[in-house]
Amino acid sequence: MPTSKTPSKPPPSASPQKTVTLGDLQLAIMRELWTRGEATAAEVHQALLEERGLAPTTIATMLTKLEKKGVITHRREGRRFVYRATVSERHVRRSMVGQLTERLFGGDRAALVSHLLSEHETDAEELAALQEMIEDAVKAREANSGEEADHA
Amino acid sequence: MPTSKTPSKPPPSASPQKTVTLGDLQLAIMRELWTRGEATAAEVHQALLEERGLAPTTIATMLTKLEKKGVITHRREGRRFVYRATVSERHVRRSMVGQLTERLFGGDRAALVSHLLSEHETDAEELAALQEMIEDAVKAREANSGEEADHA
DNA sequence: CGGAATCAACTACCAGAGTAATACTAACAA
DNA sequence: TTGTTAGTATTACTCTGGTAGTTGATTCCG
Repeated sequence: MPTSKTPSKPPPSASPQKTVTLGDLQLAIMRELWTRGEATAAEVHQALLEERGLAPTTIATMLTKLEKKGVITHRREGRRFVYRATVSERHVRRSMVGQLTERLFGGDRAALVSHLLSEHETDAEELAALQEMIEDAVKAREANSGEEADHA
Repeated sequence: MPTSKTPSKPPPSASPQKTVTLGDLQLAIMRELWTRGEATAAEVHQALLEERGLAPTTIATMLTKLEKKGVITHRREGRRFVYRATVSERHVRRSMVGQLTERLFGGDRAALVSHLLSEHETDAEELAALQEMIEDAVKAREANSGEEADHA
């Protein structure tokens, strides 16, 4: 039986936002789907051919695995499958950055930033950009706390 | 070239600073070695027993694997082995943060910080801390470029 | 209609992390 | 000196990422 109902399988993982971690190739594929919206196996393969030079079947296999994992779905179109991500790049980033921050810095995000600043030389431009970012974050926070009256 | 001994094994990997990535348990074990300086398998096991509840042999196996990987060594003391890290926490952090930054943000560290700020609510204290960090980094940079400009 | 091209499905491997039981050996104690 | 036992070595198994060949179905073209 194809996939009419699948009465025994635990839903491919439709849970709202489970934490997800992906490998290198998996991320490359996902990026392709995120930027294109949709893509066939052949398209993804084509896109990654340049820098990776992988067999088409490798991409196809990974797409299957990603689907089993619940992070993408497909829709049939003629003879080929058109894949689409079911989780956002934001979500994946959150998951993975969160995980790393946890493992490496005990969850202390500021420590991560500190690491970034001390372990890699950062040029003036980048520093300025960072300052601005934080400035913005501070302003956003202030604007927000006015309404929400703080929930600490 | 010191090819005098080395009976059969390719040097455990004494290369200066190769990029290294470790799993969750591996990091937990390394943390123990980093903070204690040295530790036996039993000690590490004891330390991680609380939150992980793993068999002692599991720890022993991981220690062996870590050694084969070149990130720790041991010294015999009576019947037991005393392990010690051969790579610094800094180095591992650099490697792993770098890898993630690459995979997830195309190497753009500022983008990572931006993500941190926008995707997790950051309280005022943390923001202040970040501002200070960056301020310091800017100052450090200025001081540095000042010297370099002298003889440039 | 029938052969060729195109896909997806299935199967197969390797490596490394994680987990642990079992086997072996050497140090220590009586 | 020898038995106990602490502790390492060996072996094994599961999962997942990565990589790809083979097979099978299907569409498309001549």
